[in-house]
Formats: sequence, C-alpha cells, structure tokens
Amino acid sequence: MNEKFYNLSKDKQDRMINGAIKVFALNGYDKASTDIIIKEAGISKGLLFHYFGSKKNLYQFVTEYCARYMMMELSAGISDSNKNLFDRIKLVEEAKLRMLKNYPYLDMFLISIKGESDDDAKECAAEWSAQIDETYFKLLDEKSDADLVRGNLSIQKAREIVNLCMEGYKNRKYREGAEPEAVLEGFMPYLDILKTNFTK
Amino acid sequence: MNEKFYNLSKDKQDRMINGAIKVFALNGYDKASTDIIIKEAGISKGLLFHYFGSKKNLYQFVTEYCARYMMMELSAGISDSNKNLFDRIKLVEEAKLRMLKNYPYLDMFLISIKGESDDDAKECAAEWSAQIDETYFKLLDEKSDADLVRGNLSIQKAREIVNLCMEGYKNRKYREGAEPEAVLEGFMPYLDILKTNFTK
Amino acid sequence: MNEKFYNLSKDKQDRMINGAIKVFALNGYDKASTDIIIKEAGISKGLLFHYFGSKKNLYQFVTEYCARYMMMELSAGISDSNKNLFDRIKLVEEAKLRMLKNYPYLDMFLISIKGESDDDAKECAAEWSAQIDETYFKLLDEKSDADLVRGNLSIQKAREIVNLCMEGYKNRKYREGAEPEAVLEGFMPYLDILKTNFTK
Amino acid sequence: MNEKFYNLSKDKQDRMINGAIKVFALNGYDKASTDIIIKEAGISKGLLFHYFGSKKNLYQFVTEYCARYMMMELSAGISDSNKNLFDRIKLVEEAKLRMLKNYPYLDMFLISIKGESDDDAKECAAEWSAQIDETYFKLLDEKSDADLVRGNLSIQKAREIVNLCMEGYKNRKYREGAEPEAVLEGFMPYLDILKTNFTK
DNA sequence: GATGAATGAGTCTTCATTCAT
DNA sequence: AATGAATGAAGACTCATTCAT
Repeated sequence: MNEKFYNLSKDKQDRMINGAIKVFALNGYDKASTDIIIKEAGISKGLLFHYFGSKKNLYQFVTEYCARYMMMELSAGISDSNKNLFDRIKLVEEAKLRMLKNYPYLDMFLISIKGESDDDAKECAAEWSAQIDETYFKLLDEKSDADLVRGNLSIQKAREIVNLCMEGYKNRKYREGAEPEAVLEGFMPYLDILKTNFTK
Repeated sequence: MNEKFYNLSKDKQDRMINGAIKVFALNGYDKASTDIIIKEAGISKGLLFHYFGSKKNLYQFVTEYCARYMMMELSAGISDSNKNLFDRIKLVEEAKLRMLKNYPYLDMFLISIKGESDDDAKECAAEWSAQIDETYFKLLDEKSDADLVRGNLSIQKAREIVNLCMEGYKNRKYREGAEPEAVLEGFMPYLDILKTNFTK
Repeated sequence: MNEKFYNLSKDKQDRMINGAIKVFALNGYDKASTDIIIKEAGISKGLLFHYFGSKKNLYQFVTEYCARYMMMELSAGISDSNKNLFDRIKLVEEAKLRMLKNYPYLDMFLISIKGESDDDAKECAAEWSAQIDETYFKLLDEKSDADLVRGNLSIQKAREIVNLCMEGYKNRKYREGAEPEAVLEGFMPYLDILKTNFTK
Repeated sequence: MNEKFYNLSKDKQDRMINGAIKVFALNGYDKASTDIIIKEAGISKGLLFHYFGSKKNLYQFVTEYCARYMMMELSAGISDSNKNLFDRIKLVEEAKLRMLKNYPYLDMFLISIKGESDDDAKECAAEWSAQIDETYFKLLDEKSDADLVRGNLSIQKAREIVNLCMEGYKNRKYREGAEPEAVLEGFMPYLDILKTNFTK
C-alpha cells in the first residue's frame, strides 16, 4: 500500500475508504467489483491501483483502518464507572453509532469480515477480527462485575449469548438493506430484554 | 424447470439435488460454480442446463425443494403434547438432525439462503424463507403456552431472541467449516441456558 | 494443458497452433496478444483458455509441440551418408523447408524462443532449446567427418560460426518481415561461401 | 522533442540519456517502463514527458543521439592506414569499447534497435540503423583492399558474413545478460578465425 | 436423453500519458 | 521548471450459458 495515500485530502481519503467499505460490506469481498468502488469514490481505476496495488491490498487496508479506528474510538470513549455488562455493551453500541457519522458502513463492514468466504479476504480479516475481539474482552469481560449476572451464568457465557444475538440481528438487518443507524438502534430493545433476564 | 427431471431415477435426482445443495451451501450462490456442481452430481454440463435452464433456476428449484421437504418433515414429525417453547424448539432441531441422513447439507443450505448477497438468490430465497418462518410460527408460537415464559417476555419475543442466537451460532459455525451434525448438536447447550433464564 | 485438445479436428488443432506460433514468433511472448491469437485461429477467447488455461501454458505447449515436431522430422529425414558438415547443415535446412508446408512459422518461432526476454517464456524455452541443440549435435557434430574442415578449425568451431551467421541472418530477415520460405532459401548462398572457405 | 532539454545541465542530460538507453537496451522498447527510466534518471514522470512528449519520442531521440555519437566517434577515431578488412573491423570494435566509458549500454542499445518487434520502435530504428550501416560502409568496404580477401569472396560478402556472425554473437550474449565490455571482447577470437580463413 | 465444445461479457490489473499546482 | 496525482484503454483470464452432434 502506497504511503502517499495519506497525502491526499482527508475528504478524498474518506471517499475512497467509505466507497470501499460500503461495497465490500454490501457485496462481500468476491462480488465487490472495483468498478463500483471507484464509482462510489468518484475516482479512476488507475488511481485505486496506484494507491493500493490490488483488490486484496485494498481490502487489507480498509480492514486494518476500520479495525484500528473502531478500537481507538472504543478505548477512548467508554467510561469505566458502570460495571453492569449489559450497560457496557450498550455504551459500546452507542459509541459505534457516533462513528457512523464519519464511516456509515463501519459496523456493517466489520461484521461482514467475519462472514467472508473468500480465502484472501479471510486471511486479511482473521488478524483484525481477533484484535477487535480482544478489545471487547478488555472493555466488557474484564470491566464488568460478575456478581451482577445471574447465578447460572458467567460474564463470558452471558456475553457469548449477547454476541450471538447481536451477530444474528445485525446480519439479518444488514442483509435486508437496513440503514446502519437503524440497525444499531434496533438492537437496543433486545439488549434490554437480555439485561432484564440475565441480571440478578 | 423441466418437468422431465422427475422421470429420472430417484438416485440421479438426489445426486443432482445434493450436489447443488452442498455446493450452494458451502460457497454461496455466487461462488458456487456449475462446474463443481456437475462434478458432485456426476452429470454433464449440458444436462444441468437441459433440466434447469439456468443457475438461478437451479437455485430456485433446490430452495423450493428443500423448503418443502423441511416443512413436510417438521409438520409430520413434531408432537403437540409438550407446550414449553424451548422444548418445542429442541424437538425441531432434533427433527433437522434426522433429515441430515438424507440431505446432509439441508440445514446449512436453508441457513445460507438467508445470508445471500446476490440479488437473484435473494429473490428466490425470500419467498421460501417466509414460508418456513410461517411453519415455525405454527409449530412454535401457536403451540406453546405463553404462561410458561417469564412475565417480561412474550412467546414471540422469546422466540425471536432464540432465533437470533441460533442464526448467529449456525452462521458462525457453518462458515468455520463445521460439520452439519456438530452444529445442530452444538447449539443445544445454549438453548438450555436460554430456557433456564427465560422460563418461569 | 487440457488433453481433450487432441480430440479436436486436426484442422482446428493446427489453426490454433499456427495462430499461436505466428503471433508469438512475430511479436514475442509479451506483446503477443491472446486477442490476436484467437482471431488468427478463428476461435473464441474462452476456448483458448479452456484448452490451455493461461498464455504461459499455451506458450509452453507450442514450444514443446514445435520442438518435438522438428526433432522428429529431423531425426527421420536426414540420411547419414554425406559426411561433410556443411552439406549436412544444408540437409537440415532443406528438411525445415519441408516442414513449413504444415507450420509456416515453425522455424521463425523456434528461433524466436531463444531471444525471449520475458521470464515466463525463458523458463519454457530453455529446456526445449537445449533439446533441439542436442539433436543438432547428434546430427551434425557427431555425423560429420572432422578431416573435411580446414586445419585451423574444428567441427565444433566451424558449426559455431555457421550458427552465429545463421542466427544473425534469420533474426534480421524474420524481423524485416520476410517470408519464412524466402529466409530459409536466402541463407543457402552464405552456407556455400562458408563451405568453400572452411573446407579443405 | 523540447529543445530546452539542451539547457539542462550536462549531468542531468546524460542521466536521462543513459537511463533511457540502459532500460531500452535491457528490456526492449515495449517492456521498458517509463517508471523505471525516471528512477534510473532520478527525475519525475512529468519532466520526462515535458521534454520528450512520449515514450516513442524519447526512443527516437536516444536512437538519434546514440547513432550520431557512434558515427562521430568512429569517423574521428579510425585511422586509414591499415587496409585489411578484418583489422579494420577490429579497430571499430575497439573504438566501441572506448565509448562504453561514457555510455555503457551504447553498443547493446544500438544492437537492440535492430531486433525491435514494436512497430513504433522499428520505425524510429530503421533510419538510424541505415545511417550507421552507411558509416560502416565508408569505413570498412571503401577503405579496405579487395585483394587481401580470398578469390571466391568480395569485400562486401566477407563483411556481410562477419556482420551476421557479430550480430548473432552479440544478440545471444546481450540476451544472456553479459556485460557490454565482455561481449565486445568476446567476439575478437571469432574475428580472428574469420580473418584466417577469409584472407589470402 | 446426454455430451462437452464453444462463446463473450465481465473482472482485475498495467502503464503511457495528461494536467493542475 | 518540476512534480506526481489522475486517467482510461487494453490485456489476461473466468464462468454461466448455448448448441451441434
């Protein structure tokens, strides 16, 4: 990846990044056509390959970019005071909602990388997917008070189930073409139900 | 779709159906190559298109076939006696486990059609996905006793959450390449947790 | 390379081979466009790649094919009776003239593979170029009488010089766009001069 | 071609010329990438096209430049005293060896232009190739004593054969990646053999 | 019915060339 | 004068689909 990318205007950088993550998120790596990405970004074919060299490199770049951005925002934006797991998860989702202002397809994209079937994409996604999970672990598992969840559950188990629900919900909604903002907000009621029934 | 397909030997029919289901389930509509499907089915390229006309038609056919098969088996195989929602869901999953004997990729395929990114595939999937959901509604929502779930929940809400969890779980496992049987069995413990916490 | 190529009609096989060796010989591996090759052969893009998989494979195939054909024809068509090196070289060139009836660009192509600059092409060419040289060695160096060349020369040295001349001549003429037949015939007078001055 | 090129420092001019010669000589017109030329020359893309307008123009310019330089050096540097054709050819090759000090790829480049497969390059090369040949004619054919070559040969024929050999030799060696100096020196023994057998 | 040879539109990628700064 | 970001036409290759046998 060509370092000169960072010399471009922030606007152009973001147009390229948003174009790429939107098309990758909506179509998956394999079906994401570079032709559509450049139309979304409003640039020429040559330029895309000038900066990224290949579709795979572009995928790798946006994966890393998005993962770093999300981890940075989460680490910086979530207070430690509330110890209830479910409240903390809500704080995380609210932080994501704020990120959508700059990168509307950020959450959808980072969900989609876990579902990639293409080998090249899987390879790129694995590392960053794991790092994001690690961030969640530090922010949620470690900072939550185990005494607040029901006796038949652990923090770990509770979060696993919330995760499955959230993945299931988001996958379904994103597929249906729902707006990123609506998806994040739409899951909140489910989170409340889970909180009610999983908390002492 | 060519009606003469049904004149073929049952063995050849099933080879074609299982070949298609498997390849569609494992790769998704778009990356499922007709070349691989015919190799799995042991037939020639021409024959596939002779009977089905197009990849989309084939997808449509197997979607309908699988949906009908599952609905029939479920309707026939689930007793009405137990009224607990979670027990009924378990019965459904156990019925699916039995279906794997004939169509090993049946569940994986029917899960995968909900996650299709291809527009053609989405179109085919929508109708049958809805019909299957209708079947679940009759088998689960209507036949379960609302008094058995906690006061803050409805049958509908409870099932929605189980569904999200199950979709999330299966999607993840199937992507990871897990065996169909292991996936169905692997979800049972989660079902137990949900039962424990969502039942009075 | 797809073995089914040999099931095609000999005419189509030869159209594909002649199309390829003509375009490769005239343009070199790198500039040889598959679009032009298929036009020369009168086939579609897909078919070329159906049988050969890649441009490199096609190059490899025609290299091997041409090399084998030439070696076979030479081994079968040159009598052992005449022991004069220069007469034997003439016999070889006359044999090539006969081969041009079926493969007009055979000689030009086999000359061109020695001058390839592309790494892929070099790799393919090296082996067969060496085998052809080996055939020449057996046919010329080993079967010629050393006593017939001048005292200050060996068979080896004499042939080296003839080779350089012939390569120089053919390269120049082929580049100029001369007809293969005219090139082979045009070198004969030079061969006569070399014979006169290098023979006792 | 922009006349202001000559206003540049001699150092920059020579960096551009040597960069172009080297890359053209080593890769041929077509595979010579302007990116590599500018890296060799240490200038920017825009500047190259500012002065030369197109890759073809650059090729044309260096062809003319090299041809003129070689013709000038040869005309100035070869004494008329020795009348033996083969000795004169040796003087020419020795003069080229001296030229390599300033332009290391000069001979390789001027040999390579004769072997160009690209139509644009051929067009540029033809004129200057002919002029160089004319210079050789004046220096070699006209200044050599016909009585010194064997009765069955003319000066013209003898030189033609030396030329073919030399072209064949140099082409082969340059392709193999040999150093310019080694190539020029490596042909001398062949020249001696030809002298021995072609001189009375 | 059954085959697989044949097609061509669509995809990623390269590179000479242009132009605003 | 000098830069390098930006362009787009052209090339290799894939794959669903057709059709003669």
